[in-house]
Amino acid sequence: MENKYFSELPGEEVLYDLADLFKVFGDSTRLRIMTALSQSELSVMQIAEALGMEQSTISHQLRVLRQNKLVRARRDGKQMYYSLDDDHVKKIIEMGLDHILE
Amino acid sequence: MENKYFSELPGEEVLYDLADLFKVFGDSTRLRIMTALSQSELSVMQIAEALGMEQSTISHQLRVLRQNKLVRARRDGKQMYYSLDDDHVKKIIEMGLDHILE
DNA sequence: TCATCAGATGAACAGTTATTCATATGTTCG
DNA sequence: CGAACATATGAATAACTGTTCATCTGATGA
Repeated sequence: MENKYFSELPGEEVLYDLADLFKVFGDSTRLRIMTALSQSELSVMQIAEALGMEQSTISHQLRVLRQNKLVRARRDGKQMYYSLDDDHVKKIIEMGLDHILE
Repeated sequence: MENKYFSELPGEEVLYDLADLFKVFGDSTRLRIMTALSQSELSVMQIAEALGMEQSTISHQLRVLRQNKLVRARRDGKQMYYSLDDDHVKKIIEMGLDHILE
């Protein structure tokens, strides 16, 4: 097994952190935000309109994504522009798709 | 972008299924079960002892994992032996670790 | 400075979920 | 068959989480 981590099992505390990370991916609103951002940087209002949801909802979820370093924010005047923070995001989503699409 | 899925964004229904999948990974008990099973096939009781948790708890969570095709069960006499169902499991966990371990 | 717009935040509520306890199912063996 | 053991399952409970509403902060430009 050419395995990166499992030769030595991840410790228990790491698994708690990992669960927290996957919790973030385990919500469709957040997934929709992330896939929208995989296309281009967007402001909060643009995301809200794209998803047909309230600005407040999006803002709350963006905070969760930011805290988990999955998105990054940049201010431009009155708007905040969000984008994906790193490539792991796309890769994690792709792995998940691999599983459910058999 | 040499991207497998994002050239065409995943549809909304797919994202709901995907969120459900990640919800399964978003619980430390289930993650601990999966990492334990990444080492070897184990019976319900063996898992319960390894994690220091009740048989019932493990059994409930194994059902969730089974329903999501993440583990597979095999009966041998009185015991049920569980193992990981496919390689995606390890890969998804590895991707997550990549993110949190920077 | 003041009105306006974009975004953030806190409290409240409803819905979901993990665990426990008690019990049921199913298998083995005497 | 009946006892003993392994696992599954249902109901109950406690904790958590996503959304909404109302409000606040902060930036712009007239």
